[in-house]
Amino acid sequence: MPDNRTMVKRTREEAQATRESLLAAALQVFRERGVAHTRLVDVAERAGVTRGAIYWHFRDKAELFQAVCEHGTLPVEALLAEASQSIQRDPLATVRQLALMALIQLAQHADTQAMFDVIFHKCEFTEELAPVVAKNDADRDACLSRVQQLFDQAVASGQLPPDTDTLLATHGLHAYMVGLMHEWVLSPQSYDLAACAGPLLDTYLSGLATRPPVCRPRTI
Amino acid sequence: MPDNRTMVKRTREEAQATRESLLAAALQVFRERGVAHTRLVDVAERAGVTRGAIYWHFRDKAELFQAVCEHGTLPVEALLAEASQSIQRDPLATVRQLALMALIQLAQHADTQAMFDVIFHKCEFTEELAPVVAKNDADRDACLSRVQQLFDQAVASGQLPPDTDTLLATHGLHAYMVGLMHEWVLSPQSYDLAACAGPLLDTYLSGLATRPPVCRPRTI
DNA sequence: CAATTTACATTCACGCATGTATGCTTTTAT
DNA sequence: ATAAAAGCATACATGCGTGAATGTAAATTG
Repeated sequence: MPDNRTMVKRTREEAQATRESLLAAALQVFRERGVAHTRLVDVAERAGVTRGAIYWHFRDKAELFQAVCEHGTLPVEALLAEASQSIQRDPLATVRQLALMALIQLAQHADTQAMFDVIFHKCEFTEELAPVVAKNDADRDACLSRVQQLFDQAVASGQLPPDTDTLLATHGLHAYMVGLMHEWVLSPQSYDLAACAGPLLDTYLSGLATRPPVCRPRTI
Repeated sequence: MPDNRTMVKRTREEAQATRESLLAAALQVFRERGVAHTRLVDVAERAGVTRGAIYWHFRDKAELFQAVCEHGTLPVEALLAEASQSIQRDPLATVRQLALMALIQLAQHADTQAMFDVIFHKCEFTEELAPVVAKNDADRDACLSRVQQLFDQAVASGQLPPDTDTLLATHGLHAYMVGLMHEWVLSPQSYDLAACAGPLLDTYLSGLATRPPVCRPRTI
């Protein structure tokens, strides 16, 4: 068992392990104290090192936070690519599958729950976190435009009514997803997300089919 | 025109005006810099006073934030009481009216937008803001249980299917509302919330009527 | 096997935001 | 009118977190 105080230098793999444990420790401390109130010494101690290790692997707290975000985020692009190639003929089912996988991922992985808890409730999105915000916005816009494409296809194929405002429908679904995650991480015991995600999604999608949003409310 | 530097003491009404301007200034600076990164000197300067005025009216930053929240929040109880007494025979319409008023309020008042922007994106909910969190939770639970009562009435009166899981339906609607506000304040120009709030709500409520959430997915 | 680089630990100085103490002037109460 | 208190401004002390500088020993490299 190596002595961390005297035996300083580690091999490359050990250094990578140090980096990983720093990311995990940062996620925990961020969740407990909030990002802005987190002191780097707490992160270091949680990971069993000193601040020197943090300043070696990351420039400052902002870069550490950015690394935490990029490390733990669910692979949106992969999900999008996979879902869009799988069921080409049923765009609504594709959307459903996409959203369902995200919710299931959240329900089943503690790290994902911690990530979204930090992002939603333990973080201030200000100027110094601009790169993270920019990446989030880019991912969100890509996801939203892809979903809107799917909704357009659903309209074309008759799965959704012809007067559907697909932009509004997309914003609505996105809001629904964000709200479900936002609130569920606050009290995961309030209901079984993994079991209820499907029915919850079906309720909204059924609403899209029977009474789709149109900006000019139609006269019955 | 009184000199603020030499003439220190003000009348009671002037002191109240100072307090109000401090709340307004705090809301602005919170939105710009984030709550945790806000320096009290910035709030004071924005209000045209010094930190002494803040420490006279409030104990510390946490109490100032709490006052900002209680000052600007939409009167939930009043809305609930009003809506529950108005349309006793149409519980679904009552829920719709309740949610619609909240969205319209957000869409039309800049202060409300600032409040929710701070609450959702410029604030870390940690231990020191415990009283605010507690009050938020209490308000939310009260609102949720009231909405669930209305959904129960809707089931009893046949407006919703008999196998509706009203708890899930309530969580779903709440998530929808939270998500709509959470995302719309990020880019209010993305769509006209005041005009689209009704159709967006109707989509979800229609989904509730045609395919309500049930935790054990029913076998068609 | 030397030279260099890696991967941290340790130390230090600095700024900065906070909280408190105190002073000062005008209301307000009596 | 006089005492008391309200409503701030100013000054001060304090701690705390950061970032940079430096130290150091093991691990690579050639």
